[in-house]
Amino acid sequence: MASRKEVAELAGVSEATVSRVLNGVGPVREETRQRVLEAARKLNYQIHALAASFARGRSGNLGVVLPHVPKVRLFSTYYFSEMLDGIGEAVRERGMGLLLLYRRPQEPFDYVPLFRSVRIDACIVLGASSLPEEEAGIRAMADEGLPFCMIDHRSGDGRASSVCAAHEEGSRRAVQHLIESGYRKIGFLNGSPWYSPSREREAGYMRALREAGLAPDPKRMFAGNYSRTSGRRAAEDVYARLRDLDAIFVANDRMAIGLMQALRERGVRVPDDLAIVGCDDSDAAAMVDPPLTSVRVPFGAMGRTAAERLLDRLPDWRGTESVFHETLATELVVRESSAPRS
Amino acid sequence: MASRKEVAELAGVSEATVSRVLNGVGPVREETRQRVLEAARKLNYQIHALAASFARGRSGNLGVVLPHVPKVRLFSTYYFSEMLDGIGEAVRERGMGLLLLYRRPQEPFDYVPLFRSVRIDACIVLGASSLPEEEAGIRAMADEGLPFCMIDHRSGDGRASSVCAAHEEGSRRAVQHLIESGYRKIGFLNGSPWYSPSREREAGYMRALREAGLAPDPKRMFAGNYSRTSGRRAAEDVYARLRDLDAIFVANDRMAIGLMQALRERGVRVPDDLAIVGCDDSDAAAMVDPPLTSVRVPFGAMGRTAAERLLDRLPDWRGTESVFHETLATELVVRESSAPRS
DNA sequence: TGCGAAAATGTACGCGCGTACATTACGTCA
DNA sequence: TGACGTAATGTACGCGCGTACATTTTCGCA
Repeated sequence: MASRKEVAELAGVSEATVSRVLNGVGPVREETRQRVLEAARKLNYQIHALAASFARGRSGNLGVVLPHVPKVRLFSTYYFSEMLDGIGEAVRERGMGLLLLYRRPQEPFDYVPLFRSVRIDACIVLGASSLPEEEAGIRAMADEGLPFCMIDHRSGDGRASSVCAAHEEGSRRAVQHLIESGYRKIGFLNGSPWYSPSREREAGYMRALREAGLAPDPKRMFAGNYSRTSGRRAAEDVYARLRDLDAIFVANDRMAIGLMQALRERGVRVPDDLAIVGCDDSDAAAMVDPPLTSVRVPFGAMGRTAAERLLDRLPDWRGTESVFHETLATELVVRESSAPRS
Repeated sequence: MASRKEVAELAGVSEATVSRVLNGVGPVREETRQRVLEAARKLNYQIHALAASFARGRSGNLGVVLPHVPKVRLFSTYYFSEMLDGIGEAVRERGMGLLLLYRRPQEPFDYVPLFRSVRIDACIVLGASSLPEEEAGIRAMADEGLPFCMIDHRSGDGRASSVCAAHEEGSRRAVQHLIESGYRKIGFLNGSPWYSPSREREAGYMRALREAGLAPDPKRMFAGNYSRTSGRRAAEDVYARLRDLDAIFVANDRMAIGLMQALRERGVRVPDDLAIVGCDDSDAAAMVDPPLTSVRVPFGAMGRTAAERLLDRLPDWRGTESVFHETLATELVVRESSAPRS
């Protein structure tokens, strides 16, 4: 491997000049620039990224922390893949690296050492909940004023930056859509309230009912944990209450699909006996029968936005002062599972 | 941030001893060890990972390169998520980092500079094809004897390590299962032949027919590109040939599901009019109606295996000599889409 | 032609660590 | 008690780069 010194010698300049040319800093005569580039090319010189990072004192990596759930699938792979895609684009455009870090959900996670050890320059947290164990790690980052951002989660700690989706509005639209389609006895199957989107969806559901002059009814509220299995389990309760229901809004597609399957096994027809609307518009929504009406969430754009905001502010990050919050719009995708009531 | 020097002073030892304790190398008196650890704890000392990597001349990162496909979804998110999970586990156990790198499919990709610039110590390539543009990058790595491994792809270049799945055997089993279930006119919808699993699945399909004394028939062979859309498109051809078919084996679940949907729209019943078996056993297979019989591929284990082999051999990697190949078993998961012929 | 400012380049050092090698402390056995 | 081998620790340096600062060159203008 050619060294910077060799390049300097071949080009007849000092190492500093080579460095300047390669980093595009400082004034350099065009002719010199060409000579250096030519020499570097000839020697097949590759900058030692590690040494460069070390000298700069920054790793050049954005850390992305996501929950690792071996068996139970509370999150769809779709969810994270889309966000990672968006983050990946933004990261690459800025010539940085994307360090993937897994954490165990519902357990404390030490984010701060990742910064102190200069493994990452900034951090994006995916799939976070409001559980105390998880919030603790977030708070620790906030205490240090470190550059990080949570996606799709509004932390109790206002010092945590976030990029979220308009779940409340999306849910309101979804339920409004059901009402406009002739449904009146609309239930709600929510996921764990430890996740902020759950609470927002419930608020949207409530608001839509209120706006339509419909009374919320505790008998129409069901609880799951975002897994398909929990949707199947909820089917039992839903089935028992079927005469109090003509539609149900479900907090994600996985549960909606599990619910739909289990209900079908009991002879319930969708949407004739019960209309269903899900959330996420994951690719599975279009695969099931009937295709599932769902609230689309721009996961990719959310990832991209979070990474962009974070990395663009990084050079002059001023701790808590630099905190940002952004909310991206959701969109209702209407399919057959919520066809107008006949 | 506390420095190594401060720790050394507080513990009353030299920096070298601190280093030895923290890295667990060389002989250190137990009492000294405790004093150093105590001092480090007291000062909240964090090793500067970047500096350590620099001094060692190794980044401590495993690069994982995967195709970035903005719109078209040739790969299911399931595919990569599972593999990343497995890789992530192995990487964490070894105290290394996982650097995620996106590449554009069907375009040349420069792997070698990632090594030369010491951004990564080893590399795993996901979703690779045999297209010349893609093979070129792989060959370049092999030429240098670099430590890398491809997952689920058998490269033309034997110097490329690989961890694959027994697709041929899995496919053979799938088709054999169809035959045992009473089907005789069995078609095959394959994905792009540029992917080695496609070729293996075709071989397995052929072998099962041959073993059962059935003649392959070009009229029963169909082509897609692994996307759900291509499955839908293939439905047209399949529908036209329906009287020559009573079952069809499809090279992945996405196409199988697209095909199933489009056929259903034309009034074809599964499995009564046409049985279907897919590949991958992605989570969607269990979500569709009827649930899809599919060949399970141990993506997670494949990721883990690749990372383990690679990282464990890394300390004394001897170029092409160290190349390895592994094939993990597949398993047929029978569901209703291939119920015995009535 | 001379001069001053800006442009261009060179010199020199530190970033924080791992580790080869030198040195010292310790324990054993004759 | 002295010599010797090994355990334990200290000293010193280099890894390859970015960059502050010193130095030289260039060029416009009087």
